[in-house]
Amino acid sequence: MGLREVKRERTRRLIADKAFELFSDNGFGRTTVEQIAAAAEVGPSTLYRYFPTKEGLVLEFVDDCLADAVDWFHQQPAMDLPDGLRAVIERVLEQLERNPERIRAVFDLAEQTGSVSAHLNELIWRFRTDLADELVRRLPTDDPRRSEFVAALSAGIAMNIIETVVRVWVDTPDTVEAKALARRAMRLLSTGGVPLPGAPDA
Amino acid sequence: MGLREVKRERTRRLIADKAFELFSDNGFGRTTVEQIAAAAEVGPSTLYRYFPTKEGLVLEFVDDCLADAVDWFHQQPAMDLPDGLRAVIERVLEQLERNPERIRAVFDLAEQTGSVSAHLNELIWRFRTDLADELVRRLPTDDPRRSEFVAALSAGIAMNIIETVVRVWVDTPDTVEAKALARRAMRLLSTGGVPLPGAPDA
DNA sequence: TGGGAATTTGGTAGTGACTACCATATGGCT
DNA sequence: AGCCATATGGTAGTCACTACCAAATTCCCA
Repeated sequence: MGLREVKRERTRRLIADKAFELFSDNGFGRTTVEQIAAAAEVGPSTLYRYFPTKEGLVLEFVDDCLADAVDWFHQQPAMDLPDGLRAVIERVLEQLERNPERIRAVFDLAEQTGSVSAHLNELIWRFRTDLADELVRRLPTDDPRRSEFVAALSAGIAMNIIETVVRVWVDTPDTVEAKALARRAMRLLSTGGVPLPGAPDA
Repeated sequence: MGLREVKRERTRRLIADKAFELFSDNGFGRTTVEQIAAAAEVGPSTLYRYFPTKEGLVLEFVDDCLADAVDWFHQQPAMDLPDGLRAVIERVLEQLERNPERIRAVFDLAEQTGSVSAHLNELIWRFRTDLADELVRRLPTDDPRRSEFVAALSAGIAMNIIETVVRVWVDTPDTVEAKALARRAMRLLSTGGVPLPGAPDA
């Protein structure tokens, strides 16, 4: 790896770190990109070459975690769907748990700022569709409509567990661990502890 | 109701309709709020008094549908959770089905434009939390942590069904009806047609 | 090692969403 | 008619973000 890429990574990190610093000091809305650029000692146009939007500064880590999990799942060997879902869920949580303070900071910012929350939800939604695409490959192809439907619902369930667990986890003074919570959620679902909506005639 | 409120509603509708017209003609990104204001024959500052953001113009109807459903559910008599979830799901779909073309237009715009998609996801997420708040009231209070957890997961499942059904529905040349799809989804979930993630030791 | 090619950078100028504010106009009521 | 509350339009400004260009930096190979 050349000097170029090293420098690139360094400035990238520097910008993101300075951004988090300023956001937590002054709030997202009261921090301008010019201030961030100045703090990282780069020009604003350089900042925009690294991050597409102001919100992107905040969400890069989450994005990386989710992208990694999809990638990882993509190259996992075949396994049946329940195990697959569990594996993806745990993979995402492992990735997120690599950096608990950052995750907490991200969710704090999302709670305070509408546009961050919106972008975060957008990210989550993209993960859901990516995961659904991955799941559909592991389902029978005889009835594609049905398989797509099942994949979408399954991806939604996985995402639901992840999101719920993470939100509880970030609100909890860090004694709980995310994977244990996730297992509790899975158990609640599979034993009827969480009631599923009743179909009227089935 | 006085003349004032009538006029208010009329201009509100006028603005939103003109906005949709321009969006579908020229695209969301290539339409400015000034153009919309001009088309509706109001000043830009008036437009912003009616709608908080450009995206709000697009999403008002969805927002109303979801808010109505939460409201409606709030004043429903007690019922057990599976029935409650089914009822909310069907209520939302009924509301959305009142105006299929608009829903289709909204999802088309969301697909093309990131910021619209983000705001839509934000809306959906708010509905999810509102619904969870409502559900927790109907759960036992002896273990509040557990009840909140169950409520969050349940709301997520309901939202998941709604979202999946609507996305299939808007992509389908309108022969299918949404509630039938939703019932299919419920049946798939309650009969194991959709595999739940397997808890490792339960 | 020197020099041209490719890439990265900072700066400028501009667009457009959105806000704060004020003067004017309009409907509601006595 | 005339007063009060509210609705409106306009102005001026901030800030995120884009397109573009000229200068600096890194890379690579003769």
